[in-house]
Amino acid sequence: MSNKLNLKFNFNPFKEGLNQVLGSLEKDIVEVLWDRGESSVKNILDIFSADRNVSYSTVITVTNRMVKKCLLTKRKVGKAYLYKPAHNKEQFYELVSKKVVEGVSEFSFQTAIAHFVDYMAQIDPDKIEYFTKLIESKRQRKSFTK
Amino acid sequence: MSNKLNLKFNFNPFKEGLNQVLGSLEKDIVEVLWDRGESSVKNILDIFSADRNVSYSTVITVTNRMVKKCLLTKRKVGKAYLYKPAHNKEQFYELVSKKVVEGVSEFSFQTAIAHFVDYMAQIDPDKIEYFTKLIESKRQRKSFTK
DNA sequence: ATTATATTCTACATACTGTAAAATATGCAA
DNA sequence: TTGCATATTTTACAGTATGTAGAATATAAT
Repeated sequence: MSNKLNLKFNFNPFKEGLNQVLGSLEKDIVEVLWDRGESSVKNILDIFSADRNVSYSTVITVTNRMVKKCLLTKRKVGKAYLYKPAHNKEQFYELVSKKVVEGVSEFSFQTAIAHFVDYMAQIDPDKIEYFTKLIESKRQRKSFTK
Repeated sequence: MSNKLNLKFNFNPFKEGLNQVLGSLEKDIVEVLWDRGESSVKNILDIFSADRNVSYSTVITVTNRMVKKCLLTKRKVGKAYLYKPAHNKEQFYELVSKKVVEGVSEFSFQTAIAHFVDYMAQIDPDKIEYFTKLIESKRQRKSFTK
C-alpha cells in the first residue's frame, strides 16, 4: 500500500497553481518544505513570520491534517516532529495532473481531448508539434510491443 | 454577462461521472431536469419518490442553491417555481471539461499533455487515430488563417 | 375567507479549511 | 528530581459546501 494511493485532493479549476489543489495555508506550508526540506513547525513558522501571521497551534493542526491526507509525513526527533512532503514538487505535480487528466477523461473524453487541442493551439501552436511527436513515439512503442 | 461565466464547481477526480462535479442530490435533480425538462419541485419529487426519500423543503433548498451557482434557472408560473438546467447536458459536460482541461493545463502543461497521451494509449490505442485527425484539422485551420 | 399547496426561514449534520486558546506532555538543565 | 521552556494534543469556533427537514409564512384558487 503506497502512500501515493491515499493522496486525496479536490481540484478547483477557478483558482490558480497550487491553490487549485491545496488550501492557502497548506500551500504555504508545503512550499516551505519543498524549499527547505524536512522541518519542524518552529522552522516553518520562522520562515513565514514576516508575511504570514499564524500561530504555532494553527500550523501544527494543519500539518497534522496534511499527514492524514498523505501530503506530508512526519517523524519524531527529540521532542519535536519533523515534517516533510510525501512527494517532491515534481512528483506532486505529476500525481495531481495525472489524476485530473484521468478524471476529466473519464468524465468526457471527446470534449476533454478537443479542449486540450484547442488550448494548445491557442496558447502556443508550436506545442502541437511537440504533441504530435509524443504521439508518434507512443505509436512506435505500440508497434514494437505488438 | 452570460450566466455561463458564473458557473462554479469543484472537480473531484476520485469520484465518478457527474459526482465529480455535483453533490449526490444535485446530480439527481439535474438529471431529472435534463430528462423531463422544466419541472416544479413537486414534479421532481414525484419522479424520485420510489428510490430517493427526501422532503419537499430539502429539494427546494437544493434547487435554490443550484440557481445561485448558475446550475439551474427558475421562473414562477402560478404559485410554484419551475426549474430548468441553465445548460443542457451536452453544454454542461462541455463547460466542465473545458474548464478542467484549461485548469490542469495551467497547473502543469507538460505532465498534463503526457498523461493525456498515456491515458489514450492505455484505454484505447485507436483513440490516437482520432486524436491525430483532430490535430491535423487544427493544423489545416492554422495554415488557412496564416 | 378558507384551505391546500408552495416557498422561505431557520437550523442541524458532515466534511474541509483556517484559526487559536487551553491543557497536557516532554526533554533537558540545574 | 524538579522546574522550565518548548512541543503536542485537545477542543472549539468560523466560513464554505452539501444534505437534511421542521416550522412559519405566503399565495392562489375555490
